[in-house]
Amino acid sequence: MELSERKKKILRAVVESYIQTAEPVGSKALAELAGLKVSSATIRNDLADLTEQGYLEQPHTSAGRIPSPKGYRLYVNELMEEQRLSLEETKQINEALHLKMQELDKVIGQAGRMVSQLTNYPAFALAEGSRRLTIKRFDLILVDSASFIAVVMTDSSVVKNKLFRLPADLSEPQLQLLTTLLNTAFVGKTLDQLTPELMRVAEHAAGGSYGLISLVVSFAMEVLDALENSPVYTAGASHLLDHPEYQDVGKAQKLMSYLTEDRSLAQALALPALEGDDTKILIGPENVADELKDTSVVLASYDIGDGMKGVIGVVGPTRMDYAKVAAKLSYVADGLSKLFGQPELPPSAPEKEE
Amino acid sequence: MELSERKKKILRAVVESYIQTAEPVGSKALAELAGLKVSSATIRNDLADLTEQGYLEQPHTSAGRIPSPKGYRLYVNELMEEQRLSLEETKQINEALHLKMQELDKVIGQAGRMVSQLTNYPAFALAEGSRRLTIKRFDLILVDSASFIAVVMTDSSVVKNKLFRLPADLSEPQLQLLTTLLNTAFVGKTLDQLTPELMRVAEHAAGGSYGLISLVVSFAMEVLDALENSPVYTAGASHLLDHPEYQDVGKAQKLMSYLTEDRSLAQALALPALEGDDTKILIGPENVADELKDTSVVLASYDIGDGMKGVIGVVGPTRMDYAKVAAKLSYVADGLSKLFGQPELPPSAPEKEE
DNA sequence: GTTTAGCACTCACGCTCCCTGAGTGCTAAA
DNA sequence: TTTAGCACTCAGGGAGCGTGAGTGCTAAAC
Repeated sequence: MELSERKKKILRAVVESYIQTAEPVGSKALAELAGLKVSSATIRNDLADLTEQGYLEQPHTSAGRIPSPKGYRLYVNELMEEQRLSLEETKQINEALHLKMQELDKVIGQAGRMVSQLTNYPAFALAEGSRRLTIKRFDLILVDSASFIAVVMTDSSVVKNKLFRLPADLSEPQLQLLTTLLNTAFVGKTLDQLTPELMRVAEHAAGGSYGLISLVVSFAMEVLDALENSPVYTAGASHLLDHPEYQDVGKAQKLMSYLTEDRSLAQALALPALEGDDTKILIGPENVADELKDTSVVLASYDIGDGMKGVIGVVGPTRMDYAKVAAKLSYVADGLSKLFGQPELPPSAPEKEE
Repeated sequence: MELSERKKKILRAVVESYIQTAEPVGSKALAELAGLKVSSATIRNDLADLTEQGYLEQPHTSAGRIPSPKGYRLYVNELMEEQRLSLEETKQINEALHLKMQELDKVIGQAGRMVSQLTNYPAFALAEGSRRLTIKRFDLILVDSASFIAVVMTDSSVVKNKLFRLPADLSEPQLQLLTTLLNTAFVGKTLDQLTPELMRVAEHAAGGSYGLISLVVSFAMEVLDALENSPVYTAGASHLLDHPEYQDVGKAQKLMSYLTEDRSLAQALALPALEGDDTKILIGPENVADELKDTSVVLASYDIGDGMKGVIGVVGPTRMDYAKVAAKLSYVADGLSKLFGQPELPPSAPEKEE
């Protein structure tokens, strides 16, 4: 059954007032607040209906109403107005987006911290590849006769390196040979194609070179593994305590440790975002994880390029300023997409063309 | 004035009981608890003396005594017995110490997380170089005609790389030239010796190569800067809420945001450790930062090698199990020192000598 | 001089009781 | 269908009170 216009107006007013004050809203307050020209008694009747239909809840008989998850859902779907960010807000975000382009994981972590700061809620960030990665090329750099640097580059254009120190001597030609071998045998293989047998064969071809092949390939595997299973970064957990719903230390404690410790589980919470494209809002019981049953999550995803997607999100009480948070989040996500889209030649030093 | 044996025993009993229970300790409880063969009345007299001398405090007239910072200090200096870790505990730590050798900053962050988990207090970790770093060598790897990888290695043997994409063509000989130039002009220079003039000169020598020199050197400077001013990693802030002294959300909130946000200030808190060698304990007002006035900090430092030192520490209420925490911390620090001391050939793959 | 027993005193904590006021649901009139 | 009126409910806050742990002091015992 479709709600009447007035009831929608009332529901919306309840939600917005409750978001602001965290106090149950009464009929009298609503009569004055919303542009309704009816008396509090009328509103009371409507409130009773809305409560019966499950959109509102009553903490106790003699208190006002608060929105139920169902109420929030309706609000988010139909009643909420897209929040436009103020000039100041966009400026603030734009400034924050001027992050130094560093290694991918650092940037992701920074994005999380930024979002947390912008919204005053705990935030998390993660990246996920939609496909299996492979190594595109290997390079070995001789440092001195007892050490060399291995540089590997994935097909997603991430480059990682590691310094190896050896117990024995090493020469340039040897290294050349190894490089060639690596580049023939191990390029273009996904993580589980890099089998021990493959290594043994290559090792054999290399002759007696102290298992260097395995050493470098193990490193490459670590790199692939780290990229494919990159962790979830969380930031600003302490912001939880800003909000009255977490004055109860026990509650705060539970949620907080879920957010900061349980990294593997935290991943579950972002999966929904990887399907759709734009901003997603998950309200209370809509979350799969039990720990988030009275918590809401707002998610936005962005494009990293090379088949990778990033997700940033914010966690907070169901009484959350969805409009504002969603607006900020999607603005940030857009910004990040653009950032990753542009070529690597950084804006920091293009003016060197004298 | 030196305290009598009995008074010391009493003080110690008060501290240890309070550390366990977080409840003020009364004379009767003490009479039974400590191996003192005197009555509660006698103890009351001693307690009164200890209170007068500032070692103990009384929350209110009809409550027992709790240790003052001065009392904790005496306890830590003279009365505390070195805690020996149980077999299980050392085993647990040893297992945790098997961290994958990754990039330095990752390892440091992990160490912090580990310590927090071991002690159930928030922990932080940082690294600090005692000297100015320089770049030891540059390598450029041509990927294709429009991109190359720059690899820089510092004199502390840290290697970093970055992929550059270019708007224009590039050839192997060009790159060779650039490499030589970089290795002659910019090696061995500290951050502030890498002046714009130096770059301009080198740029000139390189001819028209799109400011590539500056690009790479800027990257090198970023690397040096990041290493010299590496951030403070904090972990497990939510553990604060485990302890009754932070049931007051306001307090917890304050300290927590100090720990997690205010990274620059958090550095101040670790400086003391960089002077001495072994474990350091800072009790309440001994801390410089105002936010830590009723908080204690336990610090341990370890050797990273190449002139770098690491510090790990733990933050908690003054009622902290100093003996245990200090023992764990110094055990971990020792472990880390050893870990960094050993050659890079990792223990993970030495068995490849078929 | 030190230790002990005894005793009066203090005061946080938890309990109940009570009042207040916001907010409700219902009824009857407009 | 809306409104005014009214009785009812109930959380929250304050006052008052009893309890008990713990104290300081005094006077006797060692």
